Amino acid sequence: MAVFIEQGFAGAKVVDIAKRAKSAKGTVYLYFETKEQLFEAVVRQYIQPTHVDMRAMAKNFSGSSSEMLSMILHRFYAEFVGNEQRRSIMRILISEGHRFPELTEYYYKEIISKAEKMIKQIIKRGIDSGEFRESPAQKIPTVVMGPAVMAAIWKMTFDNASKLNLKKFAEAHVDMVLNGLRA
Amino acid sequence: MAVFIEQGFAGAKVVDIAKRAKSAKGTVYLYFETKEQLFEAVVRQYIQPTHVDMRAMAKNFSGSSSEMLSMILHRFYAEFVGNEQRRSIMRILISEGHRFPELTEYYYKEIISKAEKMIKQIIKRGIDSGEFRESPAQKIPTVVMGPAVMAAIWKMTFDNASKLNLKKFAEAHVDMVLNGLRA
Amino acid sequence: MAVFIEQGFAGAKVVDIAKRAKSAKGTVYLYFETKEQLFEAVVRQYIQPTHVDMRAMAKNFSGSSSEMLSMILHRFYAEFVGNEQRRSIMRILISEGHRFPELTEYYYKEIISKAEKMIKQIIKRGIDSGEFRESPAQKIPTVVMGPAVMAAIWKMTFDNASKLNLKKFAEAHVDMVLNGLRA
Amino acid sequence: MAVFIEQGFAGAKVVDIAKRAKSAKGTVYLYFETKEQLFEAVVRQYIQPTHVDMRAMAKNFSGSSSEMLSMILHRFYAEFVGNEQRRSIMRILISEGHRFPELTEYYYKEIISKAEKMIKQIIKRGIDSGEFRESPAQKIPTVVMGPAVMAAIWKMTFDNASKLNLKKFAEAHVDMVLNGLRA
DNA sequence: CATGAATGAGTGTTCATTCAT
DNA sequence: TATGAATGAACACTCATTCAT
Repeated sequence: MAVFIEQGFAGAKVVDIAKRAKSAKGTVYLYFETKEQLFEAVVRQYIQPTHVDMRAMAKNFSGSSSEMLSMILHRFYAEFVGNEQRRSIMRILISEGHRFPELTEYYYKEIISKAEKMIKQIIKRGIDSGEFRESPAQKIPTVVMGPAVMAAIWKMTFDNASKLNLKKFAEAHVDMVLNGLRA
Repeated sequence: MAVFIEQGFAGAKVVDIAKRAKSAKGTVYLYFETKEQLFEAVVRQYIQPTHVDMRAMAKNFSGSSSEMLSMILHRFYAEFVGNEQRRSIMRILISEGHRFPELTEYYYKEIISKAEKMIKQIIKRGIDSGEFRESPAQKIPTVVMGPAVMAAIWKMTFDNASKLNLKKFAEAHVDMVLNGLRA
Repeated sequence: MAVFIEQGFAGAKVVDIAKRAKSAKGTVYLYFETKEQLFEAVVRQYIQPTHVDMRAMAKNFSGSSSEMLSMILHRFYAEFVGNEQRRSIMRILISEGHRFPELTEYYYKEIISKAEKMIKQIIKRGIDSGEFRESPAQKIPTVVMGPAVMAAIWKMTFDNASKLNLKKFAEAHVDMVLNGLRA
Repeated sequence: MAVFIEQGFAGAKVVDIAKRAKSAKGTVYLYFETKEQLFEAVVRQYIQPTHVDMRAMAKNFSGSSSEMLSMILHRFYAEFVGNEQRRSIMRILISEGHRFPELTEYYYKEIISKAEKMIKQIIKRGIDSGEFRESPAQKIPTVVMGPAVMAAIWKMTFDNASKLNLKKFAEAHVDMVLNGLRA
């Protein structure tokens, strides 16, 4: 994965991948028929672990919905946006997604759709408790995540041009979202 | 550009680029020394036209700041997020930015930093008129744009997995942002 | 010619040749059908002027045959071995002769065979006058020139490795040849 | 080597070299990084074996110095001038020496300088025994070799125009040199 | 006559993939 | 099961040659 992240799919050489895995070029082909399949398998493996944490934490929360949403978002920043490896997977999906549609579908199903559901539930919980107003965001929870996703991309792409302070960004994001949803 | 967008930098063949331009391989090398330079030149050219429109429209606006921000955002969706070519440039920068750092710097300077300034000014205008509250978003205007950027990426990456309705998304975005900033 | 000498036939670019001639690439093709023909013509032109001087001087000499041979050889060193351009033509013939057999034939006919005849005549003159002994060199006059030709090649090839002092070399050569032929 | 000799450095195609070696294009690049390096390695390999024979024979000679010089020169004709491969290496060095200066230096050090030393020693031996006179050739032994080198070049370059009889040439050469050095 | 933009055949080099060991 | 030498398709880039201006 490290090699794919650094070099992209086309730029990654099978020999280098093999070396990084402390084995020989030929050995790779015992386990994967082509570089494409290797890529798919490797990326898939790195996608799986992601969602589990986020889901677990969504249960059994007893505070207000604002607190819950705030917490979820901060967690997302800490574990996803702030994690270079996970950001990199996103970049790889953006870059190579065209060639590997099943991969993006998988990522959507395993990660994004679950995050969407979670946000949706929290918003619903907030509306039910009178804490949040009715808003189009209920149906399109992705808007709520938007700035975080943008931050992840920013870190990988424009950070050289203009450093993004993740802590302050997260605070501004949460501030805006909570005020935006508040009843 | 079309070829680079479809195939990425590594995947794009110089012959194909030449054919698309209705000329021969060798002709490309009359104008660009290497594929890298061709790429830079082509991408740079596609970046330039973008910002002008957005900036012009920021002047001479007489309505409320909410209306102004709403309009700006909707414009952004119409002209940027909804425009496949411009989205594609973003994807290319995300994918190949590593290799071409001057390109992302250029993009930041020409496009993003200007958008940031514009948003900042509108928020300030709103605060000055008592329409918007003081909020961390003043200093980090990018959060305001976040969902739109995410939508652009979504369109290129996850639209197959789950179609994003740009109109409704934009509405949800504007709704949340305006409520989030309101005094 | 300069370009062919510096770069060899394959390495010489037609554009560069044209530039050196202060004209444009296309112009070359008004006068020569191919690079090969250009090469032949150019080399041929540089061959012609050479022999005339040497021949003229062979006539009307009134000294001893030793003096005459000595003079001829020193002339050869001065005008041929010591002249970078003429040396270079030799190198080019050695390098590219395979490809251009008519060229080497021409060179042989115009330059070498005449030099051979001249040497032969001097040796005969010396034998007739009792100055030189009968020797196989009469029939193979080229042995007499040998060291000079070698010096020419040395200058172009091994001079970096070990500088050859042309004056002393010529003296040693003449000394050996005159003693070798003396009756 | 065969391909380089036939086509020169620029004209030799890596594919052809590979084919001649009964392997595939790519295989060449397992052992040599570039065509240049391949060339250097190949030529170097062909240079090495040469000098050993000549040197060995220089020891333990009991005849006169004339006989010794005669023998050495005839050997040189038999093993060097008469050997197409060794001649070819010389031609290649003359042709491509410019590009590969280390190669000509190597050739000088391994072959020529050793031949020079040998000739010098024989001349000294002859002078010491009163067989040879003092002459500038002592300091510039290369003049003694000159005709042989010329013959080698002739064979490769002008033999089509005028066949050179190596046996007679060698005899004329030895005859002239021995008489030229004799006391 | 002169030009130089356009062409595309040709070549060095890379790298995914195979396979004998 | 693991290796890495061998392969050759593929591609960036060059340059002799053409031809419209």
